[in-house]
This record gives sequence, C-alpha cells and structure tokens, in this order.
Amino acid sequence: MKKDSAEQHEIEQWMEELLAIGGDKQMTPKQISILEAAVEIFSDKGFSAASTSEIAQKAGVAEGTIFRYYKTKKDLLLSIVGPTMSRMIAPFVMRNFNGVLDMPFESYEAFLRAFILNRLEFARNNFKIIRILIQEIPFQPILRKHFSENILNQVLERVTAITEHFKAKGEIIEAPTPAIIRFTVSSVIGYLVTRLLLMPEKDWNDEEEINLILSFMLHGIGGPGQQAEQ
Amino acid sequence: MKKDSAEQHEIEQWMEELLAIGGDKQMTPKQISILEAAVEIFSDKGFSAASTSEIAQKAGVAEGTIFRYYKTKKDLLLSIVGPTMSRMIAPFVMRNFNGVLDMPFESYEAFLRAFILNRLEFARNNFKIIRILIQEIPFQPILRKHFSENILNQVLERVTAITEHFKAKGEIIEAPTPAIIRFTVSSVIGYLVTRLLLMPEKDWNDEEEINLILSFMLHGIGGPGQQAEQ
Amino acid sequence: MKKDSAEQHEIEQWMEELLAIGGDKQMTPKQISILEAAVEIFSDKGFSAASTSEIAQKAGVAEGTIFRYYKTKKDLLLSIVGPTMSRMIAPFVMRNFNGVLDMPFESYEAFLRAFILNRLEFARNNFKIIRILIQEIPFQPILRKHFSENILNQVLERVTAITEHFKAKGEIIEAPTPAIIRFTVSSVIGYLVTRLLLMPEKDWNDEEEINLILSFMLHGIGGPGQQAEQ
Amino acid sequence: MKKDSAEQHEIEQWMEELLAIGGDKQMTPKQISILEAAVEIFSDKGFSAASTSEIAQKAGVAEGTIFRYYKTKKDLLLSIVGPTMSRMIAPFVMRNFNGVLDMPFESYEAFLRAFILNRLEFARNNFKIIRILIQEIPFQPILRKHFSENILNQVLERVTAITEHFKAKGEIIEAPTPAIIRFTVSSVIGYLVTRLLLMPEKDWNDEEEINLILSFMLHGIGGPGQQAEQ
DNA sequence: CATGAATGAGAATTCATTCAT
DNA sequence: TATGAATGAATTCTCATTCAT
Repeated sequence: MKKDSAEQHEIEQWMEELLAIGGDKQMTPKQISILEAAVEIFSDKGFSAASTSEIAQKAGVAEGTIFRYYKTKKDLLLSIVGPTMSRMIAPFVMRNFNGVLDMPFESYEAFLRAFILNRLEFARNNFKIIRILIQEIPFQPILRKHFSENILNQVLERVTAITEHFKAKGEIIEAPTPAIIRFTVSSVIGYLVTRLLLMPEKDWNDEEEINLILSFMLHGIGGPGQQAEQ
Repeated sequence: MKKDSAEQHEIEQWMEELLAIGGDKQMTPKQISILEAAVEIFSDKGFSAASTSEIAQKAGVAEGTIFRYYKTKKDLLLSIVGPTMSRMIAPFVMRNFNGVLDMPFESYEAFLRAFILNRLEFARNNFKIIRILIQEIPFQPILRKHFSENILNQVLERVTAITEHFKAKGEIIEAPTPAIIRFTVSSVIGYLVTRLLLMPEKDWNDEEEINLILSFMLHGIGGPGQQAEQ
Repeated sequence: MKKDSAEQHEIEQWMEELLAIGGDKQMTPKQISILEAAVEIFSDKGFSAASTSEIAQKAGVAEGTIFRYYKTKKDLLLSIVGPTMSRMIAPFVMRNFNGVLDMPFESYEAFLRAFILNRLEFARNNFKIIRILIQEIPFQPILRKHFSENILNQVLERVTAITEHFKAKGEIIEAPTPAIIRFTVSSVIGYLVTRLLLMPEKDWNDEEEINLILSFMLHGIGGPGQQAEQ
Repeated sequence: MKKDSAEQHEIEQWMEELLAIGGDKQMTPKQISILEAAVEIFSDKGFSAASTSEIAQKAGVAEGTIFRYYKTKKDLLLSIVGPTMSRMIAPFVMRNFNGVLDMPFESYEAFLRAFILNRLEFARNNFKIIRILIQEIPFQPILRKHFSENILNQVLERVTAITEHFKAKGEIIEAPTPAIIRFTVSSVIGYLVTRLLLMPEKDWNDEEEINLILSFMLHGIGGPGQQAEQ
C-alpha cells in the first residue's frame, strides 16, 4: 500500500539516523574474519568456554593476530557486543525537540506494528550477537553497568514518554505506565524469543502473528463468557 | 567413538538424576555443602568460569571430594539443574484421568492468579538454580534436548489442554491457541523476570501487579479513544 | 689456638642466634627440588630469562606443581631471595642492651677478621642466591624497597655504632664515620667479589689475604718514599 | 651445529662493534633514537624483560625498523655496551713505548686522584650503559668472555705495571701487587658505587671524599691506640 | 570416605622476527 | 629506507581430574 510504504520509508529514516555508530570503519579482512569467527564461537559455546585458539583457527589467522587487534579476549567480546548493544536501542534514542514527541505514527497500533517489525528484522540480522549479549550481561559487570545505566534507563524514559503520549490521546487505558510497558514489552519480546530462539524452524507468518499480538494487547483475550471478577 | 560413549554416560547420569526428584535422599553433609557452594558459584560466574577448586573451598571440602560424588564438573551441574528443571514444570504434570481435565479452578482468571503466585514462589525459592539453568541450556546439548523434548512439549501439551478447556467455556476468545499461550506465558514470564531479575530491589505489591496483568490479558490495554483499525 | 677457638665459638653463638629465620619448615621433597632448580636457573640466566618450564624440568616436577607452591614466578623468586637477604645481615642485627655495645672483640682488627671470615663462609654457602639477589634488586621494586629500608639502614646504623665504638677506643682515626665505613666495606666486599666471582678458581690463602687487607686498611699502602702532599 | 654458527655470528658482529669505538659514524636520526630508547629501557628493566616493541615505541620508529639496523635484539644490546666497554678502559690502554712507563704523574697520590676524577666523570656520563653492562655480563657469554680476556687482563697488566712503578719509587709498600691492586680498586669502585648508585641524591663533595679515600689508602685508618697485633 | 599433592593438557598472552608494500 | 601487519613459538598460569595415603 502506498501509505504503508511511505510510512515505512519515514520509519526507516527515523531509525537509521541514529545508527551511525562506529561504522565498522577501515577494518582489515583479517580483523573482519576474527570478528566473524568470534561471534560464531562465542555464540555457540559462551564466552568463557570459547578459546582464542579456536577463534583464530576458524578465522584463519594466527592466534597472536587476535591480540594485535584486541588486547584481551574480553576486549574482543566487548568490541562485538558493545556496538550492537547501542544499535539495539537506536529507535528509542530519538530527538525530542521542545517537549513535543516526534512521533510519526497515527495510532498506537501502527506504532507497535512498525516497531515490532523493525526490531524483528534487527534481531534476525544480529541474532548471534544478541544471544552473546544476553548470555554475558550477567557475568560481565561492565556490560551490566552499561546496560542498566545507558540502555535500560534511556529506553524506559523514552518508552514512558511514548506510552503517555498515547495514553493522553485516549488510545491506552488509564493504568500505571510501568505495568503497561512491562506488559507490552513482554508480549513483544515473548514473540521474538519464540520466533527466533525457541521455534526458529517453524514457518511463521509474521504479519498475521503480529496482528494477533496487537489484538490481544489492545483488546485482551477474555471471551464473552468470562466471569465477572471483582 | 569416544564422544558417543561420553554422551552415553551423560545421558545415563542424567536419567538417574531425574529419578531423584524431590529426593535429596541420603546426602551427606559434605555433599550438601558441595551442592550449595556449586549453586552459588555457578550462578555467580557461569558454569565455564567456575572452578571446582573454588567450589571445594567454599564448600569446605577437599578438591578431590567433589569428584567422589560427581564424576565430572558437568555431572555436578546436571545434578543441580536436573531436579529443579523437573520441579519447574511440576504443576503441569498433573494427572489427567480418563480425558477429563482435573482443573480445580472456577475461572481462567482464578487459575492464572493461582498459577502465577505459585510459580513466583517457586522461582523465588530456586532463583539461583533457575538462573544457572537458563544460562546453561544453550550450551549443554543434553539440557537443551531434555528441555525441548520433555519440558517444553509436556508443558505445551498440558497448557494447550487447559487453554482449550477455558476456550470451550467461553472464557477465552476464539483465536489460535499457540498465540494465546505465547501471549499469556510472555506476560507471566515478563513479570517474573522484571520482578526477580531486573528490578529485584523494588518494593513490589505482587497481588496488585498480578491483578493488573490479568486485567491487561483479559481486557487489553486499548483505551476508549483507540482508532478502529483494520 | 685456644684463644681463637674460644673466640670463634663465641662468635658463632653470637651470630647463629639471629639466624632462626623461617627454618625451611616442612618442605616436601618436590618443593625443595623446585627451589634448588630455581636457584640454579635464576642464577644462570637471570629471573626474566628463566622459564618456569625449564625450572620444572630440572626439578623433575610438572610445571603446574610449581604454581601449587608459588602463586607466580615472582613469588618463587622472592621466596628464594627473601630469607637469604635477611640472613645476609644477621650478624648486624644483634641486641644492644642499654646503650652498651655487646661487642665481644678485643680489637677492631680481631672483629674485622672474624667478620670477614664469617661472611666469606656465608657468601660461599649462598653464592648463587646472593648472585640472584644482587642481579634482581635493581629490577624488583619490592626487593629494592626492602633492601634500602630494612637491610641498608639497619646495617648502617649498626656498623656506625661499631665503628664509633672503636673510634672512641682510639683504634680508628678521627675521620668521618661514613667515609670510614665505605672504605672498610669496600675493601671487604672487594675481596669477596674477587675471591668468589672474578677469580673463583684461583688457589686462595684466605688467612693470608685477610691479613693483608687488614694491614692495608689499618696502616695504608703508602711506602716510606711517599711524597709529602699538601 | 646451529649454536656454533649463531655464536660465530655473535662474535663477528661483536668485533665490528668494537672497531666502531668512538665512531657513532653515519648514524641516521632513527638509529640514534633507537639506541637512546634501548639504553633507557634496557637500563630500566634489564635486557630480557625489555621488549623490542617498547623500544620501538619510545624511539618513535616502527618495530621493523629496529631490525633493519640490528639483526637481533642481542645485537642491539652488544652495539650499546660494546663501545662503552672499550671506552671504560681507555685510560689503561695507553702506549707504553720501549718498556718505559709513560706515566705523567709525579706521585701515586696525584695519579690516583686524577684517575678517580676521570673515571667518575666517565661513569656519570655513561651511567645507564654501565649499569646495563654490569647487569648483562653474567648472562651474555660473549660479554663475559670479552670482559675477562680483553678488559680484565689488559687492565690488570697495565695496573700491575703502574703499581710496580710506584712501588719501585718507594711510594707504595712492599706487598703482593695483586692484593694492593685489589685493595686500591675496591676503594675506588666502592666510592663510585656509593656515589652514583646507592646514594646518588646525597650532596657529595667529591674533592673532599677523594682526599679522604686517598688518605685512608695511603695511611690507613688505624688510630694511635690500636693494639699491636703480631 | 576424605584428602590434597601432583599432574599435564590447554588457556590467554607476549614477543622477537619476517616480509610484502 | 621504513613500515607495521602477521606470525607462531614460547611463556606464565589455570584447572579438571587422578591417586596414593
């Protein structure tokens, strides 16, 4: 549809703007293959169980070469998950001039739909790195700190603004914002996890599934016969 | 091949573990302190980064003693997460005599409420072990296999039955059961994760929060002003 | 001679008292052979150029065994040179009750003679360790600190007292004590170095040489024809 | 055998170095800064613990550049200490035409005074290199060999001649020349070491100290009350 | 049962040296 | 001539596991 494609374009612009992170600038082929091998192996065995010698072998370089680019094994890890961590939250880090939410969506539903699709695409493209990130956050204090201070807080702040924007417009019920956010985010992440991690091989119809989720979120799953409780 | 026989060994051990559910039978004090120390350290640093000598030290036993009880470090891990894994799904593994759902709840809401409270309690009591379990499932093929074959499938089957039970009673809308389950489970797990992992220090009013979640699930978060879409 | 042997005995007692350092208590045979091998190799190649694998090989133990006893290679070094460093200055660390010098020697010459012989013996028995010590003091801040704070200062203080004791008795000329000490110590160490390090294979007559040194020190090497200067 | 040919190479290089005494001929600025950096770092950490990459960095050149000028790290060391080693003994390598000692000093005292001042100056100017030299002589066979064969012997021979010259003139007592030399050299080196190494920060009055040393050497430190021994 | 000394395979990391540019 | 990326052997150190006591 015209509208959709125009909207899509706007969203893409709106999102890509903030993605100018690092830019993978001037990496040698060796460095690239080191990174690729590291992503593969960290993702397969976890950071601790991965060995630099295995990474070197898979990357087709000498073990010493890894340490020319990354001082330590942990540096290698951080250089992999760091940028992706930032890009994960790119859509949330938008400018918000003079108190006005720069929100190019007509409805909450449209916003969520676009958002889910966009992050699904991102998660698909960065699947392994995100896996590494999630696995290692509990064990790498530096990641945990960065995650809670930068990521979590920024996202929460932004999402709160968005939610209240739509609450003000009457599209969302009057209920505690944190609970609404948790509910929404859980539903979205629940889908992403099932889709990509638990049952990746299933033949998914994303559009349909997202419609269902949105419908559940907005109208609930309560049927006509549900008991009047409390 | 060596690998096969090793794997065979793993499986045998594993099966024995599963039979020991709830048992903790005839454990010496040393064995108990080994397990406690192992839980602590596996949970803190992850399986690979934990060292048996540190566990021994924390448990107050000699290094060799661990290997009297558990042939390998991995055996120690499995003996910890195995039983808990089974107990995680205990509520789902109820008898279901002669095709009749033995479901002692009047409403879906009552069922969910009871269920969430029950699993919240369980998760609180087994927090560290569950963390270990979640961390290690991706890296321990034997765990992954058991999880997907036994846990996931059993739970899914059971949850499907329950869901359809309430669907038949009109308490849940007519929509694809898998999507409903995903939606429900996501909401519940989302709460548990936030409650126990992301913001454990916050002062939670569980009853209230659960009421909100149930309300969201059943009636949605759509407000009066929401646009008619589709 | 009777006198000499009695004196000798007194001196030995006087010196051994303070040597109760550590005592090489309960070392396993493996630990002993590790230490022996380490002394040998550190002495031959220097600390940095010595490899733990070579030490392990020479000691006849696995490389890991070294690290059971000594956390790091540097620990191994310190555990070797530390005690010897203390024993080097043992003769200087005598009790000095109520301001009275406990000095069981009739003359300065007798004192010096006994002292030189005693330290020559000590240096001969601890030759390699002393070599390591001297080599590594410039590069190991911890050694340097200990040396300057504990060793040098203690010895200087004590030697100053001794020197002034004999100066008061008129056996030593009135001249700045530091210069006298430097002169004396240089002569002694110069002999030890030549004797043990530069020309160890020469057939030395220690008694005669020491007599010469003492004579030089006390009466100088100026001949009858020396010019009246200044 | 490999070792032999390597040794052969060492020796050849070494000889070339020796010929370059005082030369510093046609050194590029890069080469000079390499040498300066190497002196600094070898002196600070010792030869083995110094890394060529650190030297390159301090010198402001690429790692590879060092190896354009010096085949190996050891070559670099030798090219530093070699010339200085030779210059250390320069005053002893004087022409000695037709058996006549070309000794332009009236008295032994005047000679020693001039000599000490001269070598003190030299040592001050070449402090770091001399430190390296002394540190490395025990570990570099080639240095040790050269030192004992060329330096030590030449110096000894020359010093013996000088000493006997003054003995003949009656300025030095009749005593075994080696002992006299040892005594003299010890006193001088003892002063240099204290002056430059042990207490460099002290405010020294060199002239006065040297006078004291000379006085001690020539007349001894024995006071009027010294016991007549033997 | 329990110990803990001993092992040796392998881990991360360093570094002198080479070589294509 | 100078560079610096690349190497791979060597180094320090860790750790699961064994076994004699």
